[in-house]
Amino acid sequence: MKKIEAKRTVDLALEELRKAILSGKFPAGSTLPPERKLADMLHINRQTLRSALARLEAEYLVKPHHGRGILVLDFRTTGSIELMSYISEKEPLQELFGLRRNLAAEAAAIACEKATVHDLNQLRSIAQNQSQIEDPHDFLQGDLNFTKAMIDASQSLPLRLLFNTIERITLAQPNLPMNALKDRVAAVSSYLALIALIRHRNPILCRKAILSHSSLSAEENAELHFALSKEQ
Amino acid sequence: MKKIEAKRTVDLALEELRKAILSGKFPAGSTLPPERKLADMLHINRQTLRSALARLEAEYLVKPHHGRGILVLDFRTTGSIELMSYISEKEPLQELFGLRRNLAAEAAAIACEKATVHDLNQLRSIAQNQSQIEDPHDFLQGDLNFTKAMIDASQSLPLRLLFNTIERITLAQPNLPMNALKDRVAAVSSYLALIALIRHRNPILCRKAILSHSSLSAEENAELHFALSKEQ
DNA sequence: ATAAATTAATTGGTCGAACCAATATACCAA
DNA sequence: TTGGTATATTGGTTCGACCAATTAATTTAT
Repeated sequence: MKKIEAKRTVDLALEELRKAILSGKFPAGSTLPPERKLADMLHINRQTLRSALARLEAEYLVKPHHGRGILVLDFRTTGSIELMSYISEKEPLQELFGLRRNLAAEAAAIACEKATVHDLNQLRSIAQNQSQIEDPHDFLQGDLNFTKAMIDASQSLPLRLLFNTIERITLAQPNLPMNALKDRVAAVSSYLALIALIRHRNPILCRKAILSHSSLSAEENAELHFALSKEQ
Repeated sequence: MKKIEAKRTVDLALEELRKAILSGKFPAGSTLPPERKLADMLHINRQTLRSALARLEAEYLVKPHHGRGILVLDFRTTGSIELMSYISEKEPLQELFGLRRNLAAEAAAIACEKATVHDLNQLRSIAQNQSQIEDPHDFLQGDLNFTKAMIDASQSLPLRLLFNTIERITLAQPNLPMNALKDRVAAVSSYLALIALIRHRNPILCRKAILSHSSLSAEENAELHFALSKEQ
């Protein structure tokens, strides 16, 4: 059972304002109502409103101008990727998950150079866990953890930070795609394949295995099975 | 000449706090000094401090707990990709630019399906501009604009938002790598090659041309030159 | 009558103080 | 030792005032 925490009024105001901006109720290029008036409209104090506005500014949704007003920005041209947390349309989400795959491929490729024994054991541990999980949400989290472990093995700060963001976005979705558990056998075997490929330091096949834009050639397939045969 | 704008005290406080956290002066897992004390330390009002704290919270650097204090988070495990704006070490930046290439490749591939005549003209216009620019910084901006135009052609919101962030990070760097202008001829011809490949709707070659993990085969090279020959 | 200067009104930025609410600590009693 | 109670600490919210940048309105000088 997830603990329900009472939200602060600043969070409620933040959500309402963000929703109004993303929906176009406050159109890009216009200015928000003056702070004093907006605070009255939301029935909150001006200082509390200003805390919410500070966060909207951090998300590049608004830009205040002293004496002139608070400009509503066009989130499509200035917004940060974190905004995807508040977007639940099918197509953008699929494109985002495509990005996540790219991220994993990049991480796996770099991990081929840098992965230590400890990193590999971590990956094996997660893969084994995944083979026993029944709850779909736990399986999704395990899948995220596997990618996270590959990124940690790559020791790349940008990859890790971007993954943090994408993980947040994923978990913020109200209707998560839980189809991964159905193909659990395939998923787990692909984990093992990746571990083997990283251990054999083969970044090119790592990328292909994750992206699979083109299926593997007979030669590549043989190489993969050779690597796999070394894993017990 | 870039206009220098006087910063708000909230921005100064924000920068100081962020720097202190990223440098480990406020270690992850510890709590910040109480708001009242911290405000005194920074010689600012508590409300102004709280606006800065609201932004730090949006960046996932701190998490306040009512009655307990403000927890300093481990930015490596929770931070957002936007944090890269404040990191200037060589290796992470190179990895980030690698990500930017991946992003461009993904955009080009999707653009192959969706690009309109207008999109292609936009790309051609930017490519031609680039061939005449002398200032290195303008050339970098033009290069960013070319990628941006490909992303717009892909009509992908996540790609666009992520690009917004990466562009901000790039332009926030104090010592930008300005080596692109030296290979301008090569850069411009690669623009033209991409335009041709998008026009011929060849996503696979688009990816290869941008990523160039493996050089093109003789067959692929012929295909590319055929596509190029159709552009005047 | 027009243009420049001045004044007033609007609006974001900062400040100070007070009080509420959640948590942690110290203390006391059973 | 345990359990509860009072107290202190700390973040959350509110009110009111004033500062500072900008714009609009008014006045003044030419």
